[in-house]
Amino acid sequence: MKYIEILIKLRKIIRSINLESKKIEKELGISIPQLLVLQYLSDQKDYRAFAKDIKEYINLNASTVSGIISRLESKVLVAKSPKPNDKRATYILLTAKGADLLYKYPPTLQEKLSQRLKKLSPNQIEELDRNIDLLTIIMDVKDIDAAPLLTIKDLTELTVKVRTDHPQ
Amino acid sequence: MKYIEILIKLRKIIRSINLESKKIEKELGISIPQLLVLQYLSDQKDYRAFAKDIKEYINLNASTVSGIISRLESKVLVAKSPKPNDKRATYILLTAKGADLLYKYPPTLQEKLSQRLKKLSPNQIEELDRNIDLLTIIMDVKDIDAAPLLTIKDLTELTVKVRTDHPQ
DNA sequence: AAAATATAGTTCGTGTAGAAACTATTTAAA
DNA sequence: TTTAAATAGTTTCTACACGAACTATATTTT
Repeated sequence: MKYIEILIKLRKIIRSINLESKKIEKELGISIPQLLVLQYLSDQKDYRAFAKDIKEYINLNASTVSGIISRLESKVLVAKSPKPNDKRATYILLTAKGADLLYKYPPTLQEKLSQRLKKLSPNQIEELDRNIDLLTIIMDVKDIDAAPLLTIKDLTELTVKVRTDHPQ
Repeated sequence: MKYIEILIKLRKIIRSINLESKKIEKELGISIPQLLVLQYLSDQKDYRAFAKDIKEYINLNASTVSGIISRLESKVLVAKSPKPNDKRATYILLTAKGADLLYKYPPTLQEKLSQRLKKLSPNQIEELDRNIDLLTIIMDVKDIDAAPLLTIKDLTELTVKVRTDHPQ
């Protein structure tokens, strides 16, 4: 298995997700990243959070999140309100319209993958999950760079850790 | 395992790849998608191909490929030449400068993942590859849409197929 | 041969996505 | 307390990525 092969396969997967995103965007008017933000907000206390938290949750650059939020804001799905004692920070809060959208549509979206996953055996799901995590570890360039040379032992331990973290 | 979880994990992986891409872009002046195109051309007879072939290989939209090629063209890493008997088609060909770049740098890039993969056992690699393919199948919205309801049997057969296609 | 369709590419508009540079504010250090 | 450093966000620039609409050829149908 070559680097290029893995790369292309992963790109294909993400391409599929993006295509799905575009499709949803046409149907609902919002993209998956935007939906992820709404979903995150709906799980938070008072349905609000700081851009910083969102950034950390979806693991994106501050500027990217900034763009996503302003697009959501222009659709009135989220709103901004300043934090009382810190003029730097701004709450991003879910609007009723945003909650509406979330309430009406996501089941369709959510259940799509779930249905496909249900067709797999528990063993297959466990294996899939474990390997996604393994990929995360292998591909996580930043972490690898932080500890330049992972030994076989390290990687195996990580694998075992992941494995035991997600028992079937 | 929830939809959102898988989505976010996959997004993280791709984010890592993109970060790697940006890093390479700064170092070499070209991105991973651009590099994939060069690499593909270097594998072709006479080091040339049509945009259409490239499109199919990297699995991207025609307009995306068009953009990548014009960026490569402006860096004189590829050039265009019309196909004799079909004025619609244009050969994209690797330039000497493009071959140079490919010859000098990619080992560094290629070996990065290879080294990490070498740390895995053959069994782990086989399992990883199989699960990436499984993900491709699960995520490939288009194919799923074409045959709306895959049965458990279908999916299992696909899994088995993938499994036997890549024996350890 | 003329009309319809298919193929190859490009252009345009929009949405991610990141780095770098920046503003503004807050906190820590001197 | 003044300076330095950290934090929160935004803006600008570039690249990727898509669909839709478009141009220009080729091929197929009628």
